[in-house]
Amino acid sequence: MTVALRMSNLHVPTLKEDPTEAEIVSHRLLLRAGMIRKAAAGIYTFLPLGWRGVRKIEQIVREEMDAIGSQELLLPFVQPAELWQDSGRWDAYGPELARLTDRQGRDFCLGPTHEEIITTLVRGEVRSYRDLPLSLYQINLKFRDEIRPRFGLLRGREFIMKDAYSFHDTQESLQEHYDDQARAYGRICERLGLAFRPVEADSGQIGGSVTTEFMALADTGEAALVYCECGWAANVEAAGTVVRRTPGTVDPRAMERVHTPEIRTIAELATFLGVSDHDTVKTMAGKTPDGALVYFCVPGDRELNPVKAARAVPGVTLLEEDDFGAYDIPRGSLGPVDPPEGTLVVADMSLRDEVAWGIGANEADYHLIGAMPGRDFEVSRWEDLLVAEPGDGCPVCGGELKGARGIEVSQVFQLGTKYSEALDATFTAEDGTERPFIMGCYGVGITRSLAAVIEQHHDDSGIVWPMSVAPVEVAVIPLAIDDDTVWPVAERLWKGLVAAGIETLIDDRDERAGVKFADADLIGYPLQVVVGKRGVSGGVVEVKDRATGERTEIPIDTLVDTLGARVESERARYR
RNA sequence: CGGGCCGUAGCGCAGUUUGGUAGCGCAUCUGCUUUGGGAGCAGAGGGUCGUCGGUUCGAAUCCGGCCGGCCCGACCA
Repeated sequence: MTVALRMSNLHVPTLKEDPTEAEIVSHRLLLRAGMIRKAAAGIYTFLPLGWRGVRKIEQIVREEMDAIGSQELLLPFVQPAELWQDSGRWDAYGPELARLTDRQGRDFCLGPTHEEIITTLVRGEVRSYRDLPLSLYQINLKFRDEIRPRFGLLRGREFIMKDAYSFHDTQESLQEHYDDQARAYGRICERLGLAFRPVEADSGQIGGSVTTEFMALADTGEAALVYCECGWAANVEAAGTVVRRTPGTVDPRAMERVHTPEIRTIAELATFLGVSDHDTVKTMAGKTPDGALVYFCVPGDRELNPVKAARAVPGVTLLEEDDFGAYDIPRGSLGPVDPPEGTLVVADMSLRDEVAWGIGANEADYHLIGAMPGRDFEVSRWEDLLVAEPGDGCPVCGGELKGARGIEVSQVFQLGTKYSEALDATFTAEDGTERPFIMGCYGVGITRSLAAVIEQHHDDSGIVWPMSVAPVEVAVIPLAIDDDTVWPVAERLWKGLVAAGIETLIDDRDERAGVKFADADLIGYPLQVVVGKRGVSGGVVEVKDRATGERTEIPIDTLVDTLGARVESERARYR
């Protein structure tokens, strides 16, 4: 049943002025267009129009999940602590996991993700390989007690997510469904009207090895990515990305000790020595879980990727401010020559061809220049340690990488047996052996996607919804509601459009034309039908296309048919 | 958790330096006028000045504790 909406009955509190708390465009417009209101930091109420948008996205995601044979269910939002203790994540997740205690004193948490609960469910219900593969999904609230919520819906604490989990008896079966999910995610982005890029990523807290993120491209996006003409792309922090870099100094020289008073940063050092950052080497100190020092050497103009560091030396964390005193090492003058006894020196592979390093002397106010690996010091291990950057070489074709920013709207993971083993979820295989399920998980940030759509589709006046996500497809705007030539025409067109299966709103408020136009543009109905005295007397109404701003006069008699066809063709673009 | 800053009407803000009857714009309500791009005039309502305590004859204003929020960082989807 298509809805017939009256603006006078809708709770859409639009704001003329920008709320100060909103830094980015999607947050600002969602507030101004009366779609969301903040309840607490990172926690939002969805008002009627905003909720309609959310449901549009949910529906698209549902259709794509159903199409690949995943089945919808609903998992609990409040989850017992025991499951999380069994998987080890009760402790590992940290303060981001919101915990609570019930009146009996039992511990629970608010679900930040649902691997534990679904694995436990399937463990109890699925015994045989004959029942596999199995793919289940839900659309549910999630809660992650973010350190710093910001950017409205892009980085909330409470948010809506579609998450799917799949169970398999073989890696091949997992790969097949993973590919299906990834293809579905591409279609979801397309149907949401998002310019996007799938990128190689890191699996973070969720775990697993094979993973792809789907990035909606936006300058305001929190993630930086690199991509190549050949189609390869990655999150710059992805651990699997081995980039190629142009080496610095390749001519050997004698090592020399230089007095460098008050020099603490690479920028200061390079200026002092009269060279570029590129020709210096930065040493970052870390410690292993048992307290051993690790020195990571990277080119002076590059960032150490902590994910790669932790992969190269399992469990390593970079030193905090206070640690430097504890280890008695001079911050700002670290280097691989004569480090403290027992220090593991790990250097980035791209430094292998550099033979004259400008580095710290492990003594405050002194640096070394011309230090040569193998002659003046030894590197214990050469590893890939860098955050990727535009200009690096593509790992696939060698071409030059370009940079972009993106909003991560969805991610697919191959989990393997991490959770099924931890939670002892097994099935009986064809050969009679008990084996842990091989799992995958697949998430789409629903509310985040709503914000991402707005980041990509807006102008100075407001939101420019793609037809597929628009909370309302068409608005009929009578410029005089008490005029007995204008109002009857507007009402007739409104009812006719609704009867034709188009979601149509009539702005029946007793407001001035300017107010209605401004609200219509702000809210962003894809098509607006303006019914005014002038046009009606000539037998026409005006149709405004929100995206192009183009206005067309259309005879009243044919409006429903003409507009119906336009709506249908717009809908078809996103199917 | 570190650094910067802010809590005054539904929203955006002034007033705090120098203590002395709580203000402005928008929004809301009433009336008249206006009516194709956020109207005009006249009038009205709306405040424990985040909160608790201290100083003082007197506190939005000075001092302290607490709570909440924003921005930058570390972290993260």
